[in-house]
Amino acid sequence: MSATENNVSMEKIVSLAKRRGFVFQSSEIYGGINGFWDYGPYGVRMKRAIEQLWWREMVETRDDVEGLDSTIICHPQVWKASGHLDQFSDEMCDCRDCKARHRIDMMEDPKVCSNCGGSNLTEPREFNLMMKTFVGPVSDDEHTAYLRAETCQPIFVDFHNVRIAARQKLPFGIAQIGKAFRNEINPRNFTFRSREFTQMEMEFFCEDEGSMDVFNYWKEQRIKYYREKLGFDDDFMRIHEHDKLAHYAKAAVDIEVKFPFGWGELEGIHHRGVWDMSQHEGSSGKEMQYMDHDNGRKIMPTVIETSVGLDRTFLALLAKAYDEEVIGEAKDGKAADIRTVLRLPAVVAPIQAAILPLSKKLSENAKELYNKLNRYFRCEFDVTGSIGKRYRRQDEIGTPYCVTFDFDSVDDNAVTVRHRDSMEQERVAITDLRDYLEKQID
RNA sequence: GCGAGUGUAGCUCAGCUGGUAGAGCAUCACGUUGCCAACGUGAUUGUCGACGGUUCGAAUCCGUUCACUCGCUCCA
Repeated sequence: MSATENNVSMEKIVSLAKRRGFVFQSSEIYGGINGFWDYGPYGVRMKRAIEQLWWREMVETRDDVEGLDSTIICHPQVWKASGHLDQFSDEMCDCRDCKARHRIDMMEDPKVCSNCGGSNLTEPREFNLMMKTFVGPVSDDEHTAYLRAETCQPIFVDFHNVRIAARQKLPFGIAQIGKAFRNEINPRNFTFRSREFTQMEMEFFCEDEGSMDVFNYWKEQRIKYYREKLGFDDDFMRIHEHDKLAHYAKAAVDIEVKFPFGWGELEGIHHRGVWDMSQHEGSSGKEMQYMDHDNGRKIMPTVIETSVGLDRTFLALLAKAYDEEVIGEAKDGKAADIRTVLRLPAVVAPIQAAILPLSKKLSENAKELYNKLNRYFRCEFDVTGSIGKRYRRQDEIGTPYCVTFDFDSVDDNAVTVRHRDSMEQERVAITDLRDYLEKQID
C-alpha cells in the first residue's frame, strides 16, 4: 500500500492515531461525545507545529499582516450582524415516508412533502448551528450568548483597534488562530467535520479597485504554501472554483485534498467584498470605513479571506503520509515484515529527531546529546528495546531522523543519522549535528 | 435527521446452539543482542460500549440508549 495512491483506509488512520497518541475520542470513558476529539501527546506536537508554520508564513515573515487573539464569546450582535443567527436558525421538518428534509420557509405548503406529495411530516424543529450559552448566572434570553462559529468576525470587529495600534495602512491583513464551534447536524469522517475545531484565518483589507488581483495573489500564495511547505502535489490537491456563491462573496475557491473518504475542503479563499464591514457598521452604528490620508478619500475596506481548517490539515497530512512498506517477503512460515511509516514533512513531524543509544550502556552520553538537541528540535529519547525496534517505532510516528549514539561515538565524537524514508544512514560529527538537522528540517 | 453495519485488553480480532473471557501484536522488567519488527524468561492490561429486561445463570437472547463507519441529507 502506498500513500501516493491514496488508498489508505480511514480505519488505519484512526487506529494509528489512537494507538500512538495522536487523536483520542473526547470523553471516551463515558462513551464518547459525538463530534469532539482530543489531541494526544504526539498529536498536540504536530498540531502546534502546523499552527507555528502557518503563523510564521502568514504573520511573522510579513510586514503587512498583524496577529490577533480574540475571545470565543462575543457580543451577540456580532452574530446578528454577520447573518449567522438568522441564517443558522432554519425551521425544518422531515418526511416520514420518503425521508426528505425540508426547510419550512422553502415549502409551498408546510403540510405537504414537495418530494413525494405525502403529508406524513414530522413537527417543525429549529436547526440552529450556533452553540448557545449564557453569560452571567442567569439563564434567560437576555443573557444568551454564542460561541463563535468562525474566527473571522472578531477580526472585522477589531479592525480599527488593530489598524491604529499597529499603524497599518491599507492594504493589510489580520490573522487569527482559534477555536470555532458549530452544531453540525451530522459530524462525520473522524476529525474532518467536528463540532469544535480550530481555524486559521487571515482577513486582508484592501480597496475594491484591484481587489481581484489581491484575491488571485492570495490564492497563489496559499497553493504555493501547500505545495512547498507541506508537499501536497497535484495528485493530492485540487482547486475547486465556486460557481454558486454565498450571499457575502464575490469570488471563492476551495483548496481540496484527497482524503480516504474522497475530496474534501481544506481551505477557502473568499472575496467577501464589503459585506462584513458594512454589516458591522450598520449594526453597531460605528464607522467602519477607512480614511486614506494620502488622497483624503474614505472607503469601506474590501476583504479577501483565507480560511484554513487546522484539524483538516492535520488529517490530510496523516492521510498523505501513511504508508505501509514491505521490507521482507513472507517465507518459511514467517509473516511478511511490513513497516508502517508516516512520511510527514519534517517541519510538522511530532518528533523531528529521536536520540537513541545503541546500547543501554551508552545511555548517559546519549542523554547528554538529547538534552542539547532538545532545545532546538522536537526530540525524543528512547533506550527501550533493540535499535531496529526503536527505528520502527519512530517510523510509525513520522520521525524523519534517528540519531544513534554508538560505541565509536565516544572516541570519534560522531553519530549515525538514520533517514526515515530511505532507511539509509550517514555519519555526522556531533559538533555539526545541529547545523545538519537545521538544514534538513527547514 | 433517515437507512445499513459495527462495538470484547492500548491495537487487530476469536469466543459454536446462554454456564461467569482468550490469541497475536503492543507495553514493561531481566537476560541476551550491538544499526533495522531478533531471541529467551516473566509481568501488566478487560464496568465484553451503557442502561434495563428475560433466565438459576447473559459477552451471547430481547428492548432502549451512546459512539464509530458507510450511503442519503446537511455543510449559511
